[in-house]
Amino acid sequence: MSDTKPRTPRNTLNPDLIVQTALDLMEAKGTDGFSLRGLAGELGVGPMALYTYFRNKDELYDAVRDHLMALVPDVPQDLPWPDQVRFVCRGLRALMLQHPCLAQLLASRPLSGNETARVAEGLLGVLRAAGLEPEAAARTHTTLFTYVLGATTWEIQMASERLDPDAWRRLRTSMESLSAHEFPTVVELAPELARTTGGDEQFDYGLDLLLAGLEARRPS
Amino acid sequence: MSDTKPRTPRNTLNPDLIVQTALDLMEAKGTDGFSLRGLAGELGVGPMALYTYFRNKDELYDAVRDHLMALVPDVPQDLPWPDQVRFVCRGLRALMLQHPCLAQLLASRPLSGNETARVAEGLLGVLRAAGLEPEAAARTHTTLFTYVLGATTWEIQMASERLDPDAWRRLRTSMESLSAHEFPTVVELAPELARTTGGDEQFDYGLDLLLAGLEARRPS
DNA sequence: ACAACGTACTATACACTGTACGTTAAGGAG
DNA sequence: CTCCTTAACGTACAGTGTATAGTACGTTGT
Repeated sequence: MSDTKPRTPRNTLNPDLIVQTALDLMEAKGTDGFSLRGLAGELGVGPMALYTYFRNKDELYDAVRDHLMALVPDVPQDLPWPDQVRFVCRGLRALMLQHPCLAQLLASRPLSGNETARVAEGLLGVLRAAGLEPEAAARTHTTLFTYVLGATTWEIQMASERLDPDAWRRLRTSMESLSAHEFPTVVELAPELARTTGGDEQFDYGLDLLLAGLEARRPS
Repeated sequence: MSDTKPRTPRNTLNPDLIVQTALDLMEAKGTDGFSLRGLAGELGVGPMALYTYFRNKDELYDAVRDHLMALVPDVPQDLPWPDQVRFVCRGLRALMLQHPCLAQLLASRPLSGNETARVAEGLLGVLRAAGLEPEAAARTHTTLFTYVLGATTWEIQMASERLDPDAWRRLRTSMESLSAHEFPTVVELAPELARTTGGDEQFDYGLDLLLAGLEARRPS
C-alpha cells in the first residue's frame, strides 16, 4: 500500500524505443520543434532519464540518422551501372523527402554507423564495378552524395516555405518587386525557376548531368 | 544633474551596424553560438533594441545573408561560358568557406534580397547566353546552386569536425572498426575517401562532371 | 534470507535562448 | 511650451540542454 511515489517501473526504456519515439516526434512536430523534454514527456519519463542511454542530444541524433539510413534499399545487381547509381540516389532522396529530419541530420553531423556504411558500400561498389579507379570512385561518391544532399535539402526547404502561406506570399512579392531592368533574366525566368524548384524531374536533371559527365569522361 | 539612468544615446544603432556586428560575432563564436543577447551586448544595448530594426532573428539572418552575397564578384564577360560558370560557382564556394555561417544561412532560408538576385542574374545570364532554353537554364541554375550548396556545406561540416580532436578521433576509430568483410569497398577506399573529402580538387571534380554533362547534352 | 551493489530513473538547479508586453525618455513638429 | 513619434529600456515568460546529486529497484553474492 505504501504509495510512496508513483515511480515509473524500471526497464521501460531502451535505445530502440527512444529512437523510434524521437523519430515520430520529429516528424510530427518538425525537426526544430523536437526537444529532449518533449521526448521524455512522450515516454512518460523525466528528461534526464534519456542520458542513461545517450550521452547527449547529438548522439541521439546520430542514432536516429542510422535508424533511418537502414531504410535505404540495397542496390539491385541486375542493372546497368548508371541505373544502379540512379537507384541509390533516388532512394536516398525519397527517404529524405519522407523523413525531412534526415536532411538536417545528414548535413549537420559526420557520417558514421553501420547502416550509413552499408549505403556507402553499395554506391562505392557500383562505381568500382563500373571500372572507376579508387580515387575516381571516391571523388564520384562524394560528388553524388553532396549533390543529393544539397538538392534534396533545398527541395525540402522550399516545400516547407510553401506550407506557410504568409512566408510564401512574402517570397512571391519580393520576387515580383525585383527590378526587371536590373535583373532581366531572373524576372524573365521567374516562372521557370518557380516551376523547376524541386520535383523528380529537377532532381533527375542534375543527376543525369552528372552521369553524362561520368560517361563522357570514361573511354568505355 | 538628474542622473536618472545612464541611457544609451539615441541613434546609436542602424541596420548596417547591426548586420556587420552580427556577422563578426557569427565568425568569432560560430553560427550556433550566436545569440541576439550576445549581439545586443556587443552593441552595448538591451536585447529588445534589435527588434526596432528586425522583426525577428530570421529577418536578421536574411539581412546578414544578403550582406554576404554582395561579396560574390560579378561574372567577367570575356571568358568562354563554362569558365564563367566555374567562376561563379567557385566564387560562391570561396565565400562560403570564408564565412561558414553563409552555408547555413543559404540552406535554411529561402533566397531573397537584391544581392542574391544579382548572383542569380549573373549565372542565369551566362546560361542563356550559352544557348540554353529557358527551362534548361532554370534547371541548370538550380542544379549548379544545389551542388555548390551541398558540396560546400559538407566540406565545412567535415572541416569543423576535424577541429575538434575528440570528435575527429572518435570518427577515425568508428571508421576503422567497420567490418572489412561486410564493407570491403568502404574499408578499401577509406584513405581515398578521407583524402577526397573537401578541397578544391574535389569541388572542381563534381563541377567539371556537371559541365561535361552539359556540353555532352547540347549539340553545340 | 539478507545485505550489498550497480543501475535506471528522479529532482533540482543553472545558464541560457527568443521574444511579447508595457514603459520611458529623447528629439522633432506644431 | 506642448504633443507625438520613436528608439531603447526592463521585466517576464516559456522554453532549451545538461551538470549534479539523490533515490528506489532488481540482481547478485553469501
